[in-house]
Amino acid sequence: MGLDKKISVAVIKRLPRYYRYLSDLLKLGITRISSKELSIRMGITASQIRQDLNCFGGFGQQGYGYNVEHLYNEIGNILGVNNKFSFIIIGAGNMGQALANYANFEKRGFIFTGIFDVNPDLIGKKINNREVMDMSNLDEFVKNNKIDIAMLCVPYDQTPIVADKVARLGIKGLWNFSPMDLKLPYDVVIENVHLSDSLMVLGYKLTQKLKNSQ
Amino acid sequence: MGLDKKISVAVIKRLPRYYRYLSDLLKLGITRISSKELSIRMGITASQIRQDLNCFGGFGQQGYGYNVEHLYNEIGNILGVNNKFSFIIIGAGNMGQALANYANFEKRGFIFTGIFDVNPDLIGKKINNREVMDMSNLDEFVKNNKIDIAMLCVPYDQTPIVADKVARLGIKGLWNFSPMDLKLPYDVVIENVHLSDSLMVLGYKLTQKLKNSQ
DNA sequence: TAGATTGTTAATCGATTAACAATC
DNA sequence: TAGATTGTTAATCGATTAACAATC
Repeated sequence: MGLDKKISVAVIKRLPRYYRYLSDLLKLGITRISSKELSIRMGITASQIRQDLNCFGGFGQQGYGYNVEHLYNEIGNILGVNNKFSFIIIGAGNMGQALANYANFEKRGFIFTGIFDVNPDLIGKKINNREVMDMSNLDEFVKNNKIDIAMLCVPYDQTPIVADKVARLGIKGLWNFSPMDLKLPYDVVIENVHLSDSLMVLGYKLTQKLKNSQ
Repeated sequence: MGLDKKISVAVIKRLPRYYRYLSDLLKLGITRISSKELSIRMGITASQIRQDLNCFGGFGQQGYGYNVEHLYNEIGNILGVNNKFSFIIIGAGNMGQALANYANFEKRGFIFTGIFDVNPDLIGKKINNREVMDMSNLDEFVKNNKIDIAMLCVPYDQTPIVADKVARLGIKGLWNFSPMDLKLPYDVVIENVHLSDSLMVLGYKLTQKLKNSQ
């Protein structure tokens, strides 16, 4: 219980990427791969791959490499794709609708369970086979259904209010799309998607590029 | 011309976050701030803030700290918010529409210039004051307008094809929303938003949380 | 068996933090 | 001036890479 050696967030963040590459290899019908070969495909060092994987266990075999399907399944287990985490979306605007329709999440074990809004024009609208519910029904819905994750796609000023509400209802995972760092006094896991931050990094790199080509 | 000492990507990625916090301070009417005070608000060390800022210049004053407005403007300049980069969106599905309507980008100096799709049901539809254009008009449009950035919101299998097309047209910045690492043989800046990677990291953390609370 | 490739320890590199002289 | 706080150098920490014995 919590005594495992601490695994750095840098390693964790690479896991989904390994998972994607292994999925591609599977689709290509490739059954085994060495850290060397994978390192070339991914553009990282073989050493890093072996170090990363050995944080979780010895999945390979000397002289052979890694069995693609086995490694794929193991990383899936580490990431919890079999946990079937259920999620609701708060805010049924374009972003909320986009997430509701994103089939990839289902494939990775995240189950779309409900979507909420305050806008009467949206309430009742069917999105990916589910009707948008009124926010006033959120409490009851969460009490009657096991909900693991809430995706927050509400306007900026509503975000802290909704985040607080959702955390009080006992939801343990928050996926935040507002350009704001959520801090909650609850035992909640928060993952931020700061789109404008990412775009500004692109802007910075473009600016550098322009400078250097002059 | 490219002779500046290399600034690490870790520093760059923190700049938009500084920019956000300084914007908040401005709105609160706070005119000066010390690295100490800012470090408390942001949950990082004062030392890191001073190191980061000094990659770009001495923006502070001993005994006083930093002038909020000045620092805000300086970081804005570094990030290139005054470059007024124009962008087009390829793919007018929910994600494309969400990005087209995201006012935050405009505020940060990114100008919404056009949106394209192949779906006849979407072509002609007005999104944030612009009609969705037919993909077959992309070449002409890009030739007649200075376009800096293309945001790719197309289906998985279309992504590499569209990315290649866009790069050939001379667009220098790509913002990719597909769960795929783009590699292009052109001199193009690519920034990825891998939503399912981010969600899987949340899934991992939730899984750990469940384990540790048992 | 010989060759290949892992798992793992040691070395290196880079990023973060601490310390403090400079100075507003 | 005295106190505060920067800019910057030095120390520490952690992450990446290299090396190689173990072994399939």
